[in-house]
Amino acid sequence: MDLLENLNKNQKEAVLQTEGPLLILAGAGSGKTRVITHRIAHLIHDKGVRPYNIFAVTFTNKAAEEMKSRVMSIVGSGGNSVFIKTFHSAAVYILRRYGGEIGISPNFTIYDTKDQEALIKRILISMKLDPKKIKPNSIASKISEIKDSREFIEGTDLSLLVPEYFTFDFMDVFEQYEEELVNNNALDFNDLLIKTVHLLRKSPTALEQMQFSWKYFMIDEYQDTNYSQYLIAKYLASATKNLCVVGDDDQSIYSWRGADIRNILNFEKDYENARVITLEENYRSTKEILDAAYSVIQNNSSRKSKSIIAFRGEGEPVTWCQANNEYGEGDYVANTIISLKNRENLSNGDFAVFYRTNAQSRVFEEVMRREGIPYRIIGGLKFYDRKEIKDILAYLKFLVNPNDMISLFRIINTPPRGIGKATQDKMTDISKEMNVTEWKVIEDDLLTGRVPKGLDNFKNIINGLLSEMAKIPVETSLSKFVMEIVDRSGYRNSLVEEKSVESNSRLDNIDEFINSIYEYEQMNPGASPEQFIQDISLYTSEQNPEEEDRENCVTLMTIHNAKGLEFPVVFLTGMEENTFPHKLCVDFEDALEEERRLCYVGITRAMDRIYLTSTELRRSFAGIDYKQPSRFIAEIPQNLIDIKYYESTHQVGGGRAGYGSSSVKEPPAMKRASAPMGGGSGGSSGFSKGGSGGDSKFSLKERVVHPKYGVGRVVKIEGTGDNIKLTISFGVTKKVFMEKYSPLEKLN
DNA sequence: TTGAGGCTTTCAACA
DNA sequence: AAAGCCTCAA
Repeated sequence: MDLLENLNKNQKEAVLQTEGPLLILAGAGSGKTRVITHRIAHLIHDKGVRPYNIFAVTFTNKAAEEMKSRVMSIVGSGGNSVFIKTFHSAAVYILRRYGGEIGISPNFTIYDTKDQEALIKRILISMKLDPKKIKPNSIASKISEIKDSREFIEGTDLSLLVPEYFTFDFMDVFEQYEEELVNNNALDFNDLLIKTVHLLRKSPTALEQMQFSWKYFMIDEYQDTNYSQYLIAKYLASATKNLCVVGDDDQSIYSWRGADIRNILNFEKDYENARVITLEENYRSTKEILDAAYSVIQNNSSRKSKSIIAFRGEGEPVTWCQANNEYGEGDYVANTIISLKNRENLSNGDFAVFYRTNAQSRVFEEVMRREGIPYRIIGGLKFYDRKEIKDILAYLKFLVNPNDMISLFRIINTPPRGIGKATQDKMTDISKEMNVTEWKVIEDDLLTGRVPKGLDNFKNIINGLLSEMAKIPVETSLSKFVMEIVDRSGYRNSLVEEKSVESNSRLDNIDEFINSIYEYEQMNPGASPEQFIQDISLYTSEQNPEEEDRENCVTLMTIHNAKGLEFPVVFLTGMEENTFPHKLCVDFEDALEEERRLCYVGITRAMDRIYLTSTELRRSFAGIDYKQPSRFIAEIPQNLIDIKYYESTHQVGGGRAGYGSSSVKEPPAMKRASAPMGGGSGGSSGFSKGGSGGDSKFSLKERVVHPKYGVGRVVKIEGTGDNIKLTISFGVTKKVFMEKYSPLEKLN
């Protein structure tokens, strides 16, 4: 196989330039992933590099999975031993192995945002601060922001980073938070990276060992690296200098997570003799899609100007559909998917629906389910975020790391064992007084006064499970062990006794969870419970861990999650002011420019077709919001856009009953938008030949005349043969007719 | 100490 | 709309 086949000149160079520092500036769709994967394959096949000598990291699980599977499709199963992970999971891997060098034991717990907030809340209370006035989540994000900063990592003055409006002693809270993490043997997401930097600085031995195995480094999405990620790459590659970074400043969308654009801008300064290769030919998208994307991104002031060549030439116009509300938007998306599938050889896997915030996914899910379109959701409602799963995981986390008091307090009275707040508070006091962990207080019966019977019971459960856990993997297995947890803790029983719809579904979820552990076990033979929970803490699962084949599913995800992916047909939804751009961004130029880059990322995911959708009104928890089309729409030249209007009869604000009972909905109407930007190209409707009513003598949008109702317009055609149903819109009212019996005539 | 029921808050994006 | 928090009766 010739790996260089079908690569252009610059791509070839990038693949062949295996030694030394290399910056690949890769515009959207310029074959970046292709270059990375072929570069890996080239290293293995032509340069004789061992797969496990290659270290490649990206940002999201999604992108890492994608990269891995594409590498494997070129080099076969050998690709499996290439180290391809997200930055965070790479850090976990490193810390689990070498963390001992800086005093981190391998059974450390990862605190996610929720755990973090729970811990901060405890600290606030212990400091007599009111968690209602001082919000744990705002503290958490400030702490996170500081921990991402150069100042924190270099140990310089942090005082400038603390906002003036914090009227309490923030630094004190911060210090206690850091202390408690140590006491709990826990690391937050920032720590994973920071401690790795720390390790690489402090332990030449560990660094040497890592450099013994890794010789070639690839960092994807380099524009999104923060300071610690920048350092990790730098230190790891310091011996061989074989560091290849890939990025595009137009696609920088993680500044809110501490991404530092200087990393990519200064690459040539940081690395002597760095080579820079620019990929500017776009192979993914049609010219219309690229023109639209570029006309948007050009409104940003702070960007390197660059050229892009639309290799594929022209295709379909960009479609912008304005719907009356979010249900109309959902219907429009579903109907367009159905009609495109009828018209062309497309499968569900070719479609993706993007939105700015996860909350927008609900309506799309509902519509997909109603229309019988299989879908999968990436990110968002995490399976592992469900209460019952978190509870069971907390047991596991605590058993693995008995210092983890956040997990301990989650499970100590779940299910209820009569260990209430009073007892728990006493435990905390004693543990502070005697400077021992809360578990030690239980284990050694250090509680004085009245001790609830349940506490002894809890102790026995935990001790029993601890000795059971020691039998993994020989006498028992991880999945069996988790089953033991569910049973012995009484968790299963309490759900079984509850006998409600909800408790049944929780039981199902637990079974599904155990199933997924079983699969994990098969994939990772000999994996320890420690490893499992650390892996799982970083993995934002799809709704069902074992999802149907992706070919068969429409993909729903946030735009952030879409980065690095591509789809033949993309719906970029919620194109409204204050939705996208998000309302928290519209007043800040920097934030707005990042939104615009996000928009650029969204549009450039599309290969053949892009549909931008917006609503006239949308319901939020606050009430009904009337929406203006996103400014990004107006930034696209009119001549590129085909404008549509779509109306659903679902009335927003009609109360609960109006929702969900969508099977009885009236057929939606479709009409030309009275667009603020004037007419589109008058191109074909998304539904023109679509639907199963292909053999009707009428076509969609055609004007017809009815003896009683007058002139109307065909807005929907359903059924076949003698069963063709036509929906005709007569101004404000709509009527459904059987074509065979109706007196409808063409108007001409 | 528990759990039902009422009240309040919450949805920005990812690891 | 849903989850989390709080109060209060048992």
